[in-house]
Amino acid sequence: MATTIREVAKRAGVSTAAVSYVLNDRKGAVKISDETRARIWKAVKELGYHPNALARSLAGKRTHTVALVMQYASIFSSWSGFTSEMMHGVVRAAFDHDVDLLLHTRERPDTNAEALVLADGRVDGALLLRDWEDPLIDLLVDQGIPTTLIYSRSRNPSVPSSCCDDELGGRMATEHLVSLGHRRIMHLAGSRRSSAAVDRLKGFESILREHGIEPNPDWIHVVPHSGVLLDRTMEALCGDPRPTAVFAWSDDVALRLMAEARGAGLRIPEDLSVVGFDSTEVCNHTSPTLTSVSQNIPLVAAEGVRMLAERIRDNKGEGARFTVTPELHVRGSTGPAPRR
Amino acid sequence: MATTIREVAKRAGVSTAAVSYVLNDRKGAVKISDETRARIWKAVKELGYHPNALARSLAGKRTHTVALVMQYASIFSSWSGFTSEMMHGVVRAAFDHDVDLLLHTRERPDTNAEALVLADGRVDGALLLRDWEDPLIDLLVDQGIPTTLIYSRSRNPSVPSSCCDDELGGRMATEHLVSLGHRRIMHLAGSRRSSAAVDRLKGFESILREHGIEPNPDWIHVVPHSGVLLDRTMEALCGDPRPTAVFAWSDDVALRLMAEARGAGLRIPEDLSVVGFDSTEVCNHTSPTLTSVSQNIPLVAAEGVRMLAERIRDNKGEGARFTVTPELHVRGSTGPAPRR
DNA sequence: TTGAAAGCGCTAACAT
DNA sequence: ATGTTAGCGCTTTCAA
Repeated sequence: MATTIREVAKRAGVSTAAVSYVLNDRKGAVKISDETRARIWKAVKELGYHPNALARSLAGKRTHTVALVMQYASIFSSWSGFTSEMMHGVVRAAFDHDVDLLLHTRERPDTNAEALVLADGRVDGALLLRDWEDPLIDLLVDQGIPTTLIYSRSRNPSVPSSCCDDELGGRMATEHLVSLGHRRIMHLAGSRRSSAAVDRLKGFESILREHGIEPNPDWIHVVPHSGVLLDRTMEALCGDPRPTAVFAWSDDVALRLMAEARGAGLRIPEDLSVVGFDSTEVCNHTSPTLTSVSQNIPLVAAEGVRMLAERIRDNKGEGARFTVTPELHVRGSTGPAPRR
Repeated sequence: MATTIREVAKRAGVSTAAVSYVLNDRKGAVKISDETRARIWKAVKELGYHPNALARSLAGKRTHTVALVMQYASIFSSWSGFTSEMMHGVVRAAFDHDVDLLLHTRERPDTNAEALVLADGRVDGALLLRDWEDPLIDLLVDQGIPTTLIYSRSRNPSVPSSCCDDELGGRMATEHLVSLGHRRIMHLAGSRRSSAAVDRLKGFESILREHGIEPNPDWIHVVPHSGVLLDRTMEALCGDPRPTAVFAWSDDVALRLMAEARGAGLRIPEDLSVVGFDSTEVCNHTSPTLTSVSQNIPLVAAEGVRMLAERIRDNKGEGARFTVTPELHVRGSTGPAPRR
């Protein structure tokens, strides 16, 4: 059994309260003489004492821990590097803000179970990477648990969020393709419940319309978040007329597409141009390299953590927003539209 | 403030103990009549009560949480997918074994600080992805904190570990190259403090010797875990005589090598064959695709979590070992040795 | 400047 | 079968 504050107090010949004061350095509030303070520190060192976090949290009502909650565990199966970069950003920012991370992620969302865990006192707040209308968000807000969304807009205006301007990103990707002469452009979209995916689609459609091109609904496919592409996607790519370019909502999807398209005998970019999203490192290592819209992934994560930490600390910052501006990184997977 | 067990007890007209018994379903130990039990559940539902995890852990001496501790945060910068697959395995296994994960990872190791955090009562045990002789391991063992290593052997025989047979993996990679006629083979190794890296190197050297080839120390480079390769690596690759093949200790390094080699005008595999390690999904998407030794990454993680959970639950399983057998996945980056 | 003592919310031994 | 109560280890008022 670890040493307790009582043993320290006894050894230093003071009360547990005095030890607590010294350890927490309650400036101003109470005064402990230098002499007593030294005696206490001596006892602490000698006993190798360090406080029990559980007891401290229970008594002090603060855990210095935030939960990181993903939509589903298989987000870790996206191998493009997005998840890793996000984790790196979150981990680093958590350290900077002196909070620990409780990872509570399931294969499939289970709103009630998750809300219970997050409301059982173990965390001061939650960092959510979830659908923007996820009921979990409201559940947490109702329970008064500070919550921040990352890589997503927030529907509830009181919930802070940190994300990329995804609509602008969608516009950039599409504008690039149009400027290369493409007119028949396909979009591989993410879940209808992801604000990032929806916004990128919006950007895609609005640029097309601005150029007088009506988006073809048969060429807008919502693709599964892992595994192979839909059969009808491949059919559309090989049909007649067929798209000469594809904007995929993520690098992951873009790379899966490139692999399958190549398998179907399409040359990239001669027959088909491809643009991805996130511009993760892997884009530099594929063949051809992948043109992609970049967002500063670690920054978005870090800002999310910062907002959450501040909200917990100061109990303010409701409805704060952070938005990063995307950039287009042109690489080898995009080229002029083929002449007919 | 959330409802407490006392309010539930009052509402049900029973003691807090009765509520605790019913909630924890202490079979056998104590008997609560069905009628009382029903009354208690009714009160629980009506009040929307759920127990405070902190108080429960403090009183019950069990947190149902384990720490996941990496060597450094930038392991998340390895974009090859190893980290993601590992995280997926860990997260899924943690859910299966009903433990939560506390992520406590810093930019750089800080043994004492980390030991403190892990010993402050918040976790029941620790899952470590660390150097195999890391002092943190002993520190934790000394404090009686159940600890398990993943992706690493363990020096301390009492510490369970889950890993791949890395020496065999190194042998497989090298044997493949030798069988293709390569004699001048380079190895890009990982940290000398990683048992995985050291074992792969061992396998590399032993196969060479078995074929009567003395490993050339000038062609064994320890490469940094991120960023570009060493200048002397590129010099060696372009020297005369130069290696005709490279075995890189990780896919990450292999891919960095391929990029730089191509930049230096070397064709792969005509001029240079390359083998990586882990056979992550990205190996299928590079140009050429990357021959690599595969280990079942999620399985290693899952077994690590299982061992740890069992050790915590039953207080046995000291020194358990799990080893997965690697497999060679031949892809496009390896070919016959060039004739001189 | 310091100490006593009442919680924080729960579990579990002991009484009844 | 159920209630009483003493902790778990710490923080924090209140009194001295």
